[in-house]
Amino acid sequence: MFTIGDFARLGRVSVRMLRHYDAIGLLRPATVDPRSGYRYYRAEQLRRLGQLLALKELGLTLAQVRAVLDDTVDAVGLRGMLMLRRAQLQEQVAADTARLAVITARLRMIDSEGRMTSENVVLKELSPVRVAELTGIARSYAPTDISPVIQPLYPELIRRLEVVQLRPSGPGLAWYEPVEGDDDAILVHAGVTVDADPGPTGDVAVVALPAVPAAATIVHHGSMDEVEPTLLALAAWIEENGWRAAGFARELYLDYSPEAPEKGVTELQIPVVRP
Amino acid sequence: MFTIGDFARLGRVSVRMLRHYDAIGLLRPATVDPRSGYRYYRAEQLRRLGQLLALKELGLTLAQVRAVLDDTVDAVGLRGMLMLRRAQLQEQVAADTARLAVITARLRMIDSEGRMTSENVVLKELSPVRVAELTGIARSYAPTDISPVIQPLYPELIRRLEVVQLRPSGPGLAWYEPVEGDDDAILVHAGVTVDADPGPTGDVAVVALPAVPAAATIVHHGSMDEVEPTLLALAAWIEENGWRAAGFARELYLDYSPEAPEKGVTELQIPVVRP
DNA sequence: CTTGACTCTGACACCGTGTCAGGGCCGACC
DNA sequence: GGTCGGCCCTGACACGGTGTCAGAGTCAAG
Repeated sequence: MFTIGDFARLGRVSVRMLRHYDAIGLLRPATVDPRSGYRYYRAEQLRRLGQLLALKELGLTLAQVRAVLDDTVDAVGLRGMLMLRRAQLQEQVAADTARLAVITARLRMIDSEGRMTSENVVLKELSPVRVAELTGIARSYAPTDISPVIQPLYPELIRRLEVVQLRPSGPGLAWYEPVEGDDDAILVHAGVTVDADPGPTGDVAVVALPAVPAAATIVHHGSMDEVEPTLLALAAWIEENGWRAAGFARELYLDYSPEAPEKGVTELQIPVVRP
Repeated sequence: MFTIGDFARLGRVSVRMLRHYDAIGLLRPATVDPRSGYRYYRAEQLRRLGQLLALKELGLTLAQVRAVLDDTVDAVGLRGMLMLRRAQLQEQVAADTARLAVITARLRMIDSEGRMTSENVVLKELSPVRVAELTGIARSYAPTDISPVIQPLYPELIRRLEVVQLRPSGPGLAWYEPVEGDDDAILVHAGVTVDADPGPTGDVAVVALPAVPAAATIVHHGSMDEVEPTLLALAAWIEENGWRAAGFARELYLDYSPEAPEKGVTELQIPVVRP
C-alpha cells in the first residue's frame, strides 16, 4: 500500500492528477481511510495507471481512456478512436509544418529588413456569392488600362439595378478574366452582391460566383491606381508560402467614395491551390 | 461603417471573437453607439484585424499579438517570440510524428490480434537514486541463473543495514552488468534505496545511480521466474517504437513478499536512446 | 508531545472559443 | 405608427488538463 505521494512518484504522475482520476472514476485508490480520507494505492494498480498513461499519451481524452480501460468499447471501437486520432494528428502535423515554413520566412524577412512589413496576407475560404454585373474589355491588367473601363460601369450598373428594383446586398466587387484568343486583353466584370436569383434580370446579368476553398487575400488601402505594390506583396506571399494562384482574382470594394478614392479600402482575393 | 456581424463576415472571424478582442483591448470598434452599445467598425480596421489573424495563425498568444500590434515589442522581440515558437513547433511536430508511429503500430496490432495486449509500456525519466547494495555473480541473464544468486543477497543486505543503523527509504532494486572479460557472466547488484551519502558505509556499499533521461518501463505482475514474456514485450516495444536500449536494465520491487512471490509487482526499466 | 512532512477538500486560474438566456435595437413592410 | 424578424447587447458557463493556493487535519519519527 502506497500513500498518494509515493504512488505518484512511482507512476510519474502528479498528486493532483491522481486525485483528479479518483474524482472522475478513472483510477480509484484501493482503499480510502474513512476517518482521515487518505487514499492508499496498491502496487498492482500501477498496471492500470500505466495503461492509462499510455492511452493518454496517444492523445485520447480522459473520457476515451476510461471507456477503453473499462471495456465499454471493444477492439473495433478502439480502432475507430485511433483512426480518428491518427487523422487529427496527420492534419496537425501538416498544419504545424506549414506554420513552421511561414515562421521561417518571417524570420528571414526580419533579419533582412530589420522589421516586419506587409503582414496582412490572410488565407481564407470564400463563400459563394450572387453578383449583378456588367462587363467591359480592357487592353491589359495594368491599372491604367483597367480604370477607364471599370469606372463608368458602376454608375450604369446602379442605374439599371434601380430600374429593375434590385438593391445591392453587399459590397461592390470586380474580377478579371483573360479574353479567349487575345492573350493580352482582359474581360472586366464589375458587380455588386445581390440576393436575387441568377439569370438575366432585365438589363443586368446576375451570375453566381462559386465558393473558393482557399484564397490568399490582402487588404489594400488607398486608390486602386496604386494597387501594384499591394498586389506584388500578395504575389510574393503566395510564392513564399508554397501556393500557386488558381482562378481569377477578385477585388472587393469595402469602402469607396468617388470624392476620396485615396481613402478607399479594397480587399484583393486570389484563389490558390497547393501545387 | 460596418456592424459587428458584417465586419465579422468580412474578416472571417466570429462575432464572439470580435467582442472578445474588444474586451481585451486588442481591436476596439471605431465607434460605439453610447445609447445602444452597438459596435461599429471601419473598413480600414480590417488591416489590423488581418495582422492580428496572421500573427495568431503563427501560434502567438493573444497577449503576444497585442504586444506586437501595439509596438511594445521591437523587431528583436518579435524575432525572439518567433524563434521560441518555432522551437515549440518543431518539438511538437516531432512528438506528434512519434505518436503517429505508435498509433499506427497499435492499429496493426489490433488488426492482427483483434485486441490490445500489453499496453503498459511507459516512457519515463528516471531520477538519480542512492542505493545500498551487495553484489554477486550469475552465469547468465536467465532467471534460473539469476534467482539463486540474488535471493540470498537481500536478507543479508537488510541484516547489514541494521548493523549500521540505516533504514531503506524506498523500494528494493536490482540491476545487472556484464562482467568484463567474460561475455556470459553477469554482475548482479541487489540494493535498496537509502538517503545516506554514497561511499562505503560499514559493510555495505552505497552507490549513486545516475539519472536516466529516457527509460522504457513496464510493470511485471507475478513471480520473477516468469518475467521473460514481460521482458520480451518491453523489448518488442522498444524496437517497434524506434528506440535502442542503452545502459543496464533495472528492476524495482514495488511489492514483494517471500510467502507469495506470485503476487509480486516489479517494474522493469531499460534506458533507451534514439538511434 | 512536538514537529515537519504529508494529505485532505474546495476553489480559482489558465486560454480561446462556443453557446445560451434574457432583453434591447434596427429597419423593412403594412 | 405598429409589428415582426433579424441583429445586437451583456453576462455567464462550459470545455480539458493541470497548476496552485488556503486552511485544516493526519501521520510518523524523535
